[in-house]
Amino acid sequence: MSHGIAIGKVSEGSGVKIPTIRYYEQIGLLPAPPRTEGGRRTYDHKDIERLSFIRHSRELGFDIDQIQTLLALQDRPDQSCADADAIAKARLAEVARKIASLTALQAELKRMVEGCSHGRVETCRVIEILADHDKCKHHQQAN
Amino acid sequence: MSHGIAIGKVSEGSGVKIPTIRYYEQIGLLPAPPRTEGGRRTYDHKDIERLSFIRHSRELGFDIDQIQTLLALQDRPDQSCADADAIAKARLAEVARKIASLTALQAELKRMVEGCSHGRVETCRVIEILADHDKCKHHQQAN
DNA sequence: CTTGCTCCTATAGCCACTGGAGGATGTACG
DNA sequence: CGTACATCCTCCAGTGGCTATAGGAGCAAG
Repeated sequence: MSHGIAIGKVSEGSGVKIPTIRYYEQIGLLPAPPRTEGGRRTYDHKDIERLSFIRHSRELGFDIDQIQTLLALQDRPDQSCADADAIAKARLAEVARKIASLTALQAELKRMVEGCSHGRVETCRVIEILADHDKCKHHQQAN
Repeated sequence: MSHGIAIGKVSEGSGVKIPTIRYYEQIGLLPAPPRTEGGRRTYDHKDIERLSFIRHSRELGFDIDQIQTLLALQDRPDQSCADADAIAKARLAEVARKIASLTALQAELKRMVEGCSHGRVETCRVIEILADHDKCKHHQQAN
């Protein structure tokens, strides 16, 4: 008879950790659910779906603001999906940039590691390259 | 006559922002420099080199702890560079993992965007895929 | 009724900075 | 010598997206 899923089950079902669920409620990403008399949160299946959506979006690297927009779009199925498309495209471009940046990084790290003579620091290419930026091509970000 | 480079010049010379230099001093990554009578920090060329080293290391994605170790190694040129090598190799592996993860992400985002019918949200593949994780392969991280 | 699990709030910490307020110092010029 | 202005100082708060801890309360099974 009891409808109302406890936060632990919701966490299991969605793959989002309990403190994270509460955090999402706090920042307004997830609506505050009704409570039991004792003050415990009671969710339903829609909430699990919403959290799964959020988790998957986070895994794809969308930030909270973008997820807010995506969730809002999901709730209005008769609207144009141009916004969702734009957000996904922006993220795709971002990912492509990051891959390019990391690939350049990888090349530099490889040169460092392969050039290491495994001797003393004095002749170590790792330290050398770190010390002198001119010994490598310029690049932007890491991560 | 005045030796002692002001923080602004050091910032220019190293490419590290002024507040970041002070932050590095605070966390012990950069030694606290002598001060003028008025209390201003006075640096020398070694400091600029050290900060360039730090900046370059950060660009390569090493964290502060790793940079501490790398800096310590740089100061002792007669030691084995095995530690530096290990740190660089670890970072290289990390970067490779991240590239793989991002490439998987890219594929999923591409499928999303390319599948988008540019119609209404109802039939939007972007939203659909986000909502239903089973419609895509499993993966781990983002960024 | 008691054990033990789940849940609650509130607060602080993580990383590596970044920015602002509000004031002191150093310098170039008239 | 006075003043305008650039540069610097400290302290503190904020960023994003959580994660962890302390100290307690609720709830179901045995």
